[in-house]
Amino acid sequence: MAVTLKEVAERAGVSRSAVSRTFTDGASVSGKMRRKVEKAARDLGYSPNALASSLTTGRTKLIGLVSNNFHNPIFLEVFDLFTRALQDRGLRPLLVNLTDETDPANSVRMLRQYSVDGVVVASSTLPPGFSKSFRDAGVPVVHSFGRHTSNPQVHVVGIDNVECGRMAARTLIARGYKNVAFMGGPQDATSTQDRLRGFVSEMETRPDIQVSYTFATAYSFEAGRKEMSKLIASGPAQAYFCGDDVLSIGALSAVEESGLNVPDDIGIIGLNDMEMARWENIDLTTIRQPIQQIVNSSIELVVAMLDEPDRYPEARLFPCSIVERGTLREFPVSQLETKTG
Amino acid sequence: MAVTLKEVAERAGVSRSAVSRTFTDGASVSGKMRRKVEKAARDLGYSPNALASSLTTGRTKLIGLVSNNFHNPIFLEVFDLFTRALQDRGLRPLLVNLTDETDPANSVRMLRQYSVDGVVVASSTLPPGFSKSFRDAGVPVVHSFGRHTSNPQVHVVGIDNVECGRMAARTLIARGYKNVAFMGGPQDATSTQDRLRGFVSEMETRPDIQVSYTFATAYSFEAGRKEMSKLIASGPAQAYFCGDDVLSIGALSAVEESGLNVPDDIGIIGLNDMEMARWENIDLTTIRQPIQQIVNSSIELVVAMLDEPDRYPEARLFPCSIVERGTLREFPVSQLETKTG
DNA sequence: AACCTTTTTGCAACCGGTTGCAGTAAATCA
DNA sequence: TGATTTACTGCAACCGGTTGCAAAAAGGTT
Repeated sequence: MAVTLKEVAERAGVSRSAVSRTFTDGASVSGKMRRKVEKAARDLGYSPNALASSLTTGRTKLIGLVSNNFHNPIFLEVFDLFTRALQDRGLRPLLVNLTDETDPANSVRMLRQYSVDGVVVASSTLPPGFSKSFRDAGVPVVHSFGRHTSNPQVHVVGIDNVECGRMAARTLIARGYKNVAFMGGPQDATSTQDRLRGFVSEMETRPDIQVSYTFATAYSFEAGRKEMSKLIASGPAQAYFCGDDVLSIGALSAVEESGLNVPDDIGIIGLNDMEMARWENIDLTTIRQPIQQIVNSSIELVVAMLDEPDRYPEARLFPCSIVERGTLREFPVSQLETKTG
Repeated sequence: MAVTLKEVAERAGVSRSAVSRTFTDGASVSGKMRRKVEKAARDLGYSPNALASSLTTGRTKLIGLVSNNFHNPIFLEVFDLFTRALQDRGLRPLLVNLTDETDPANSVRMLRQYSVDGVVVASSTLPPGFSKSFRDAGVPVVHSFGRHTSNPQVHVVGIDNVECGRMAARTLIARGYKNVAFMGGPQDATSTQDRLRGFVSEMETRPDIQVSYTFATAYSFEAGRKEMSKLIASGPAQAYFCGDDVLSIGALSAVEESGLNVPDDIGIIGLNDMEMARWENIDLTTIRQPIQQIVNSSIELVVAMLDEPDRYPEARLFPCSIVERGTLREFPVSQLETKTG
């Protein structure tokens, strides 16, 4: 079916090497030869077989894009950014959906069978050990949105979730809330654990503030709504730091449904600053995670690893920032007076 | 780096063919041989190179998954379903993002270079000509969510958008609305055109009903919100058939913002029945598109084409159904009286 | 024009597997 | 037990390219 290099060579009346060289940049070919070959190739509609060449070059230009979150719209943004950034560099994403698959060994094996040049694990819930298995298998790997540990075994690009937890805590403290809570994502997600840790540790400086926490079953709207309904039924806190925006928006919908008001009765602060957070009828106060930068940096890193597979693991953490919108009450007058007095 | 078949053969003290055969099902190998080889393979951590074997078998088990909509959450559901269904069959999705790329020739060339076994174009906006270019290049292709034409050139799996337009029209008619409108997605999207056509043609049977239409710039929340704001400012219709749920939800947010009420002041009916449509605080009346069936059927079809590349093009259309929720007013009493009287 | 470089080119081996064919070993049959 | 099938196994060629090496061609010098 497909035209091969051999056929082009025959038609152009040259050797196969000559054809190969015209399609390999950096190879030594005379102008005359190049023109002859290109003409034959055009006539035949030839385009080189990337997989066959990968056999000798050792490069497939395939990058495994591994994720386990296909229910959080933020990941559609993430996939969009990843696929475009990869395409811009002539790389191709081989998508792996971990939803039905928890054993890293299977993903590792599969991606090795396809000789991917590298792997990007895009997940804020998987533990470092997951991406570690790729490294152990000799596959260059970058964990995007992953957990940063003190002794990183793999490259991590993302944010400091502990610091984000602290940032959320400081924000709620500054707004004068006296009874706050963390409504996290799934309890076993690394991001949940880290955000909780930061939140609680910052709150420890303020024994006058009552702190509690619960977990939603997933980073999804539904889970956020359900969890907040439960909380409202059992007497809610004044303000919640929700695990992410999706949970926050789910929570908002539960509050609205209950007849309570945001921010008067319940304050909410999210994390991510996804597109929807900006809508006027949502207007979510949140912590912005620079996903564009994280994605680009992840790809730069994985590309760098192609030439330097044993590159020393590093963590690239990007600062987050508060985006103040309408789901937290204003800075209270009483607090102002206390401070200035 | 990676262990090759040759090394396994040497360690097991057998020929390379023997090793190859133990990893090819259906091949003739004795139990003794199999055990010997498997042991050696296990010791060495061997797993066969899928790309090398594709060279002789002509099968890569790669399927190109091509889309141009990375801003509509419904496509996250679609990607989730596709990737899982493919993985279940031992196939791998090679993701192509068309956002920056309009020329089909480039996608075709790229996917041919990677010798994909087949391609699924997942888009409700691309014209049939797009997927046709894959067929012309000899690549098995299925267009999911695509336009069904009277003389199909490629396999199409999806819904009858014209009929959906009619269905929306009939629903609005039944509710007794006298001034209705279509707020479509981008004007050049095939789904927009077809839904409009069906809507208008059905409305033509009722000259007493006033009909108008406009288009949002994209299938996105933002676009829906903007368009509805404009419409409200210039005097809105009583009820809108929105191009899809995402537009509907955007529109809802604009209505809410304007102080008007749904469904009392403005009725809205969407299309897709995405997850969010079910939320209590959205509670969108919509036309359900059976995406799970569409995805599964698309994959069955593309798999069938692997063995039968010249299979005669067919259109597989799945019926849609109204999901009645809270964004259209109740069936009016006056109308009931008219009908029974 | 003879000689020395520098480019180009083709040969042939190789990348990691698969597979038709022929030969060998095992199994079945009389 | 010998003859005949049948089941395994290995050889060698091939899939579609790449690349080191040496020969050939082209370009430069004196």
